[in-house]
Amino acid sequence: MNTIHKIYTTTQLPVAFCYPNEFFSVKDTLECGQVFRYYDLGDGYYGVFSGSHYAQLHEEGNQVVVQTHDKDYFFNYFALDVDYGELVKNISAISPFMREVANFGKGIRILRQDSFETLFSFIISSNNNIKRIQQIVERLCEGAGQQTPFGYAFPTSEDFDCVADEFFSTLGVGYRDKFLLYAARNANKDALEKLKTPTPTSTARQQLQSFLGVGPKVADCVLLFGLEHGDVFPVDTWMKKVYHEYFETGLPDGAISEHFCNLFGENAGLCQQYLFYFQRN
DNA sequence: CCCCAGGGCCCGT
DNA sequence: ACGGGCCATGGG
Repeated sequence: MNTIHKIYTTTQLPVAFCYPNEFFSVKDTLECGQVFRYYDLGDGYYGVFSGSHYAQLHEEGNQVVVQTHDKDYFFNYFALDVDYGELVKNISAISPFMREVANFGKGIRILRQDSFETLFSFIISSNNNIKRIQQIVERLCEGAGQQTPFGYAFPTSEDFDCVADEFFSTLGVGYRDKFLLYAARNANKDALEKLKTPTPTSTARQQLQSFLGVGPKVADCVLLFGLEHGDVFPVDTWMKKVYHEYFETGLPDGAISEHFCNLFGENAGLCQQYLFYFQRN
């Protein structure tokens, strides 16, 4: 455990709740590429989630133990009101292959993350790898976010108002600096929140793609992880491999997402996460 | 030197 | 509308 970990885990937080781990793997849920600000402690994890919400998680026996002062927030954040057993059953009925894939990744839960943070995080994610995305997001928080007892919060719109344009060129994000600058100057959380249901997914996607650096894939990730639109299928390089290895091979890349959306319907996003996890492992 | 990473932009057809 | 070149950066 390094120094940073010691600092942020010294305080014993109250156990907010426990939850069966059959359909809630802490490791798989945090490491499947939907969230970037978590830290592996060896026998658990901690993180500053969705702005400035701090929690520590570990598994004991067949239970996930969540320690935080933000009990209600994290019950919703981990979508613990959703019956993933039922979702896995439904997805398993699609095909023998999807049964295998869903069972392999059944510990994954799709998080209800902050829309503002998700937008910036996935602008950074394009043509990038998860390790470097994490490092860049961390630098963004250290440089513009508020300091809290448990680490730096993700910057708010007001925090971005206080940094110079040139700040975004100091993050090591390469050509994405101008995308982040545009989002910092034009995005606001209230407008993003209005893109949740009942706004149709297609309308919300169109709005998101008006941001620089936000194309179909990044928009789908924001819709799925930050705006609770489950009927999307983000297509990245991994999903192209999945399509050509395990499904048909006739469609151009641009048509793969719609193909899988038609196949998987309202649970397309979860199917995509299961396939992503399956392909990467 | 190469290729790849949770892609998107911009330009030609 | 579509396809290909290009784009910063770091790791393998």
